This record gives sequence, C-alpha cells and structure tokens, in this order.
Amino acid sequence: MFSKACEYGIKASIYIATNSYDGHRVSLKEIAQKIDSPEAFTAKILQDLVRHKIIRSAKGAYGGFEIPKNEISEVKLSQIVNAIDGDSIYRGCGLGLHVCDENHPCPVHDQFKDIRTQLKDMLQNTNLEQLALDIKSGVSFLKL
Amino acid sequence: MFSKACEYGIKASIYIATNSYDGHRVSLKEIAQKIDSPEAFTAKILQDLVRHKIIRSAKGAYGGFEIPKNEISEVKLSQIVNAIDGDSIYRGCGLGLHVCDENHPCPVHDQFKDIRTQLKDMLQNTNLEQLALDIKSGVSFLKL
DNA sequence: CTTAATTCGGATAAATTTATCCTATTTGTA
DNA sequence: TACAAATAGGATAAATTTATCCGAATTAAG
Repeated sequence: MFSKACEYGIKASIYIATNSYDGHRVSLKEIAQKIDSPEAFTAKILQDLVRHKIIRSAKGAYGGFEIPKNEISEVKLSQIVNAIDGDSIYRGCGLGLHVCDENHPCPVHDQFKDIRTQLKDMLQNTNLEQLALDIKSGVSFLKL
Repeated sequence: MFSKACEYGIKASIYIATNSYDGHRVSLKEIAQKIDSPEAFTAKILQDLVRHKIIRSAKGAYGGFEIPKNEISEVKLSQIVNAIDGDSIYRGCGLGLHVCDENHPCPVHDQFKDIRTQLKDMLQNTNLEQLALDIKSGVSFLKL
C-alpha cells in the first residue's frame, strides 16, 4: 500500500505529535526506538517532512522534532503520504495506465473508483490529533 | 497499489481471456505488444501464472497462452494478485506492523478496515470474463 | 570557550524490483 | 527429418527503494 518510507513517516509523525501534545521535543534516536525504524533512514524521511513544513526541527543540544500544538489537529494523513509517496495511490490508475479516466478507462477503473475515493477521503479526514490521542490512551500502538 | 509485475499480470490475463473467449491462443510477443509491457519480464510473470494454474501455456510452434473457456469466469482478480504480490495488500497492516489486530491495532487500523474489506471483496468478486467483455466491446482499454 | 548532543547533507552500500539476454526444449509443418 | 516458432529457465544487468556511514553545522549548558 504505502512505501516503507511512508510507513515510517506516518508513525514518526504520530509519535512526535503525542509528545508535542505535552510540549516535549523528541530526538531522532528516541523516535526510531519508539517506532522501531532504522535511525539513519528515518532521519532522511524526517528531513523531508521538515522541508514540507509538516513537522519542525531544532538543531543542536536539546534539539529534536516537534509539531506546534495548534497544528497537530491540522496535519492530515494525506499531507504526509503526499510528501513521501505522492498522490498516485488515490490518483493514479490501478493498472498503471498513463491515461485512465471516464473516457478511456482501464479494465478495473470502475471497480477501483469507490475504493480510491474512500481511501482519499479517509486520508484527508484523518488528522494527527486523533491518532496521537489513541496512542496516548493505549488504544493503539506504534510497534510490534 | 500493486507492483508492476502484478499490473502486467492482470492486463496480460485479461488480454488472454479476450482471445481465449474466441478460441484463440496468443503468443508472449502479441501479449506484450497489446498491453505495452516489456516482453521478457512479462514472460516471467506468465510463467508464474502458469505455475499457479491460472493460465495455460502451449510450447512450440503455434503455441502460446490461453485460459480454458469455461474457466474464464472462474478466475478472480484476487487469484492473480495473490499469485504475484501475495495477500498483504488486503491482509497486512497499513503501517507494516507485524502484529496488528483488534487487540493490538496500529494507529490507522480502524480507518483502514473498511477500505481493506472493500478492496478484498472487489478482488474476490471480479472475474476475468467481466473485464474481458468490456475490452472486447471497446468500453475499457489495456494501454495508453 | 569548550563540550556534548543534536540535526543536516552528501556519499555509499545493500536489498529488492524491474528488465534484458541467451540457451535449451518443445512442437507443428513442410 | 529439418526448420521455424514458441515457451522455459538460468544468469545477469539496470533501476529503484531501503539503509548505513561520516563529517559539517548548530546550539544549549557548564
């Protein structure tokens, strides 16, 4: 579904959100441990999210990553996915045709239509606050 | 969504179906041209589908690939996807957790639930006959 | 001012996926 | 039987994704 990079990006963003919620900045090292991801690779992904202004970073001692409290509920899953994987998951053709629309549909265009729409809506309507609160309350988990 | 291999596999199967419908066996060369895929790579995928008994092959002159007429409507997209990509698209965790179920859900488990179910149902309920007929009647297309 | 803890960024390596090439084998037809 | 047209399959290459390493820059604290 998503690339590894995207999975790490989503999990890292959620972990950062849970901590920003409490006003805590978190380091790359801590993030990688908590979401069980390779540290250096995760660093690249976080840099990418920083460039896309989805998260913020602070260099130097006591530095780390954070999301301004008032922005946590504004960050949608779709932004993270878009930044890392692009929008082809819910925009591109299911069979990889370059042209695929109502006028020139691929064989599974109709079958995929609802699924794509639902996926797109879900990603656009799910924000980091919801996800972070479930982690904080122990309802959901970031590893295993 | 799917790997390139899987996309080629689905398109090839549909093209073979449209021809088997008319009692015509088709060669690798013809298939690759009609679905716009790399020939040698497509050969590997077709071999795989043959091993999974989803399509049949005939060696030698006048050989090629076919699907017994009475089986065309029995081949579901899910079988092709399973043979090539496995079932992780609609079985695995959206964030790649090794354990992810109702008791230990990942942060997006609930959000993905419906989408997975819908995708799974669609793949299991869509057969090659439907798709092939749309191609034959010019309603849908295998390339561009 | 020095040090330690960080992120940043470039280079590189490993793993996987995608793609190509070549030879062997099979098989229908002349 | 010889030939040509196919699939089968192994080896290899190219491209992409995933992952690691290391030095530079930044910054808070002592």
